Amino acid sequence: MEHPQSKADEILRCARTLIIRGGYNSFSYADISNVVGIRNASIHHHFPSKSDLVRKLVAQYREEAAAGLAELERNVSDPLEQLRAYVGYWESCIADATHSFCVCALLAGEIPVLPEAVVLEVRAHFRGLCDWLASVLERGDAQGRLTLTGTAHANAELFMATVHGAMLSARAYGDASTFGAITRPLLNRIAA
Amino acid sequence: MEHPQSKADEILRCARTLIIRGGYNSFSYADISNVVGIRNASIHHHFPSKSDLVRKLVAQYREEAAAGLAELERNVSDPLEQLRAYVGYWESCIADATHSFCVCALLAGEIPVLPEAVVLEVRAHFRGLCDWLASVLERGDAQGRLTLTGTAHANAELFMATVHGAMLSARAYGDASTFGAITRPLLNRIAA
DNA sequence: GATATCCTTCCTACTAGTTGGTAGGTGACG
DNA sequence: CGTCACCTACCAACTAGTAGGAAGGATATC
Repeated sequence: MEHPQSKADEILRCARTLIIRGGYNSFSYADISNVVGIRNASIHHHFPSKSDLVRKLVAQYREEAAAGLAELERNVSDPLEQLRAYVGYWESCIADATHSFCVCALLAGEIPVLPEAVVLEVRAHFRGLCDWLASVLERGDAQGRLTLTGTAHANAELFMATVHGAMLSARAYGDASTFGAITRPLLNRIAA
Repeated sequence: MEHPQSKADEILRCARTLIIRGGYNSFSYADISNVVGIRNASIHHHFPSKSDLVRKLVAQYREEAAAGLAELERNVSDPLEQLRAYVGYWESCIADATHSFCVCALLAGEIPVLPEAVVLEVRAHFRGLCDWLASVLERGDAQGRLTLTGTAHANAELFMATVHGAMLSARAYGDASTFGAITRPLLNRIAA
């Protein structure tokens, strides 16, 4: 039970990589068992239903995201640089096929067909990310490092939407550099 | 054969509504035959494979989009008002469950699991839309109606990404007004 | 004008493969 | 001895897709 990487965690990781490719309905238990050395039925031992699996997957993703942002806060103090680091993180992810999209951004598009429990997690991620962005923008504005038009919250929503849209465009064009081409002007625009 | 609304067209319409809910893998031939009065197998007569069906669906969608933009150009002359009309169109769509998302924006997220033929259509839509936006922005800039930082093309990519991201956020929050809350500041920002 | 031929549209009936999920058992380990 | 992790062996429902036939209209032939 004290594996450094438990089987349940392996399943979660694998499912995350699979879900990033094409969403909730694009992968099956069989896909997971083909990658992780485990039988189809054994996955149900750890996650009774697909809904459970994906809910936990998103919950874990949110925890990691929160931890990542907390570390970012620790390592970088300047608000503008924090935003740059956040965007830079995603820029490096886009090039990597296994992490080339935000799990929640992808699932958000499929919300009408998602189990309610998953929807709640996705929504919570959007709120949490927006709140963090708003706090950074607010601080940057107070410090005179950024110039905002409108409320910090409104700017945060716009910032988040643009980042998610940039992921979509990068996928559509099949060109990772698109992400940077969109987000760089976005950052420059709010820089004082 | 000369039905005002042919069966093939009914199938395409139905598939579009279904695909808007959750993408390529979220609907089946059975879902279509439940809505349109036709047997599962008969759908294959009109569209041999699912890939064919969705490719044609996206092609038809693109034609309508092009026609819509052409009409917009005819009815509205001011570039800024054209952008407002474009965004306004989507704002009214978001509230309607059957058309609450851009088909191509949704499919873009699933590109790694999509048939190649569909990917090409989706990519072409992104290019076409971006080109149109760039031409409007260019003209607005030349007329002094808009103030751009950077090239018209870069601004167009940013604009398009934000609109798509706003659709995602509206779905994530389950709140149609989010779309307007994001796109209004976007428009105000480029207005001279 | 009747009839034969063809094409289109849609049907019933079917298939092989996949889907998420269940029942019940085995071995290891505390 | 019980619990946990995992197994084999299932399952019903669903997936896209096929085979072959029936009905109807258009067209060509006599």
